[in-house]
Amino acid sequence: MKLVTWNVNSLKARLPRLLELLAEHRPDIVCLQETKTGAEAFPHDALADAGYVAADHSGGRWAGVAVLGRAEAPPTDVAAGLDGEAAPDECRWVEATVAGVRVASVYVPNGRAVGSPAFAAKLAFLDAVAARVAALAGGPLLVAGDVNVAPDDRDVYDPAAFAGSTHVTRDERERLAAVLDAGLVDAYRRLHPDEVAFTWWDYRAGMFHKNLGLRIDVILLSTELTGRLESCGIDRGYRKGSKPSDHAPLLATLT
DNA sequence: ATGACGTCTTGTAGACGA
Repeated sequence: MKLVTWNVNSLKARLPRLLELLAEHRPDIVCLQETKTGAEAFPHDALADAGYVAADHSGGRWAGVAVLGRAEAPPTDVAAGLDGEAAPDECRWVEATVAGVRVASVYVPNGRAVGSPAFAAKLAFLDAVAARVAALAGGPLLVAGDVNVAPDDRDVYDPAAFAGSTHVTRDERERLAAVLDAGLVDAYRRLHPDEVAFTWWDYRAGMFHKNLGLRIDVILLSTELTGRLESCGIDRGYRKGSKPSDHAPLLATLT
């Protein structure tokens, strides 16, 4: 079974690259973030032509998440939103069952400046994620997406320069750790304990070509699924070429 | 190097992203 998570930074702008990814990898489960589309404009037809069915939670201009399954194993039991969310209209969490796995696609708020109201909202959102994961614990669970937190200094291109800034603070890391403590494993880290690898690079200043980025996109697996984990990697090819997202897709395979 | 990019909008400049 193949899993993909990708912050596409606009599904409209990225549709050709997404179709390219679906054709190349033929994943069984896809989690998308920052679809930036209204529900009425979600490209269900183009995805159907590619053999996929989407459960989307679409809010228009900002954010937006979706879970995709293949036409022969489409998402079922769709649930949009998260109990305890301060701003449910932001469309940052959607769940569905695909091929027997409960799947959640998540886009954690950016948080803007440390100490700002948006930062407090980010911490509260992470608390709500941890509570939901605890409620779902016990079954096969996949939570994947853009958590907007670099879990560790290994996940930051210049930890000294980032010290104290958003995405790396103790407050954010403790809350992400609490999500994992609720019953999930960071698939990339499990298989690559010492690797420095990134999933996001700023569009500006040639950051990608200098490989100066952050690892802020994750595939989190319940215990049972972790036992089936075969591989996990970042497909940097989708950060190159024509109209790339600023995030690269993260892929995993399970037995 | 002060900025550097890309996406969206009852748009054409400003907000947002991380």
